[in-house]
Amino acid sequence: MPKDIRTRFAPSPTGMLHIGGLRTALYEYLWARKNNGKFILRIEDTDVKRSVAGSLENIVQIFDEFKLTADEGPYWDNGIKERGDYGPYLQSKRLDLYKQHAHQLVAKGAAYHCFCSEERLKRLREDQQAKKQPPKYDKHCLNLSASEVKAKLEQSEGHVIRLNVKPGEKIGFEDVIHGKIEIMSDEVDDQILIKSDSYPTYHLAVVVDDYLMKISHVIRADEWISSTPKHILLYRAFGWELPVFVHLPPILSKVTGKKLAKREGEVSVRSFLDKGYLPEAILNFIAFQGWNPKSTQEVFNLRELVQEFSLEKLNKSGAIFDLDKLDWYNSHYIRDLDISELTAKLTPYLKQADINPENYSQEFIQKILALEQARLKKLSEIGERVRYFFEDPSYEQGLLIWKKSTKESILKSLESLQVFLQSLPSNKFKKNNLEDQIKKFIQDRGLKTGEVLWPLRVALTGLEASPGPFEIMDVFGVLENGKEIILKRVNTAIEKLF
RNA sequence: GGCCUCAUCGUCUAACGGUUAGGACGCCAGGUUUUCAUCCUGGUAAUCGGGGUUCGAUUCCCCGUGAGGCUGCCA
Repeated sequence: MPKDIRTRFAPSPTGMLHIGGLRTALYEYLWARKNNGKFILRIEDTDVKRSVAGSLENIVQIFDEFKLTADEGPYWDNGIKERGDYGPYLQSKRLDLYKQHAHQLVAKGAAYHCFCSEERLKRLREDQQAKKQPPKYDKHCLNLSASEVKAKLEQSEGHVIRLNVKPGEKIGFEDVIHGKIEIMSDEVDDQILIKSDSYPTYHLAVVVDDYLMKISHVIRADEWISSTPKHILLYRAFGWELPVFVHLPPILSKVTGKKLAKREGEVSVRSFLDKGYLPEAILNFIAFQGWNPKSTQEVFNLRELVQEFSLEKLNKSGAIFDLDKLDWYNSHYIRDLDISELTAKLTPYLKQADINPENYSQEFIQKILALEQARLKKLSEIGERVRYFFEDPSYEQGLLIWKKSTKESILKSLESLQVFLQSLPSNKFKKNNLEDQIKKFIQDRGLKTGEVLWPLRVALTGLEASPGPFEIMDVFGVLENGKEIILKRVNTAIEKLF
C-alpha cells in the first residue's frame, strides 16, 4: 500500500505572497490533486521579528481567489479559520512540540545546549574568515559536563540548542528533479535548533512538522538544497523515514538575473491582480515557469493542469520571469470571458477611472466593454480606453486629416456627412444597417472611404487608434440622445477644420 | 573563499544517441481593413567553450567558463 500523497505549502508570513511562492503552491496543489491526496497550508511563523501583520490574511485570500483550496490549514471565510486533523497549522502554536523533540535529541546526544554569547560567535566567525576557513561553530559548549550544563540551566543562563553534527559522515538524498545529491557532514554546521527566545529555527520546525503532518512530498524552491542535509541528519537522529524531496528551479528576475525577491519591485501576487491580470492567466503562465506538458498545448485551466501535471515534467533550470507571455495569456483569458463576467471584472477599474457604470444602462456599458474586449491586455487599461464614450474628446486638428488628403477635402466630406446624418431618423442609429447606409452615401457622392470614415472616427473618439466608427455609433445608438452626441462631435470636428 | 545547483532562439521550452534542432511569446513582413485590436500566411533567431566515448553527440563523461543558491539565534 503506497503512502498517501500529502503536500504542503509552508510560507513564512513576512509580507505579501509573491509570484514564486504561488508557483510552489500551485505545483504542490497539483501533485496532491493529481493523486487524490491532500494539500496542506502551514504557516512558518517562527521568526517573531520578521513577521508582518496581514501576511496570513494575504496568503489565505490569494489562495481563495486562485481557487487553490487547501484541505488542511488556515482558510478564508469572512476571517481566518483553521481546519484539518494535524493542527494547529501555525508553528507559533506548536512551540511545545518543538521543545519536546529538541530535548529528545539532547537526551540521545544528537543535540546539545550552547551558552555561547553572540559576541563570542561573532569573534569566532571573524577569526575563521580571516583565516579563510568556512565559518562554523567550534563545538565549544559540547565540552561542558552534564553538571555544568545543569547548573547553567538552573541559573537560567541564555542558551540555544544545537544539532551535534559528527564529521566524516556522508549525507546523501535522492531529489526527484536533480537526482542524487551528496555532501560530507563536515560541510554542515552545528545548526541551531531552538533559539534563545525558545522558538525553533526553520530546520527543526520543518522536519518535525513534515513528519507529524505525514507530508509525503517536500516540494520547495532550489535554495533549500543546501540545507536539506541538515534536515536529513535530523530525520536520522529521530529515526524517521525521509519524505520525497522535490527542489524546484528558481524564477529569475529579468532585470537582475537573480532570484525573484520579495523586496524587488512589484512581484507580489496582489500587485498582479491589482493591475488586472486574471488568476487563470497568472496560473497558466507560472505553471510553465519550470514545468511543461511536453506537448504543444499552451493553454491550460486548473483542471487540465491537474490532469497533465507530473513531477517528471518539472525542469531543472531557472526561468526568467518575462511579462510578454503573461500579457498574451491575459488577453487570451480576457477574450474568453462572457459579457457578464467581463462586466463584473471591469467594473472596479471603471470606477477607479471615475466612470460609474451604475449611472448608465446595462446595455450601453456592456456594448462598450464588448468593443474593448479583444483589445485589452490588462483590465486596468479599460478606463482610458473608453473615456470618449462618457466625455467629449479633445484632440488636435491634424489628427482629422487622413493620410495624404487635405484639410479642405476632409472638411468637405465631413460637411456632407453631417447633412446626411442629420437627415436620418433618430431610430436609424439603433439599427445595424447604419453601416450600409453610410457606405452607400459614400459611393453615391463619389467620396473616398478613408476621407469620410477616418475623420468620423477621430471626431467620435479623438484617438489615433480605436474601434471603428460604425461600432462606436452603434453603441451611442443605445442612448436616447445618441444621434445628438454624434452630430455634436461631427460638428466640433468641422469647426476645428475652419 | 568553501560547498551545492544549473546551462537549446531575446524569453518560456521540445527533441529513445540518428530531426532541414520543433512549438509558443516577442519582433518583422504580407493578407483582411477607414485606424487599432482580433484573425490568417510567411519570416527572423539557439544547442556556452575545449576535450573525450561513439559509426554518429543538443543528448553520455571530464575539464573550463558563465549564471544562480547556501555559507544567520531569517525562512
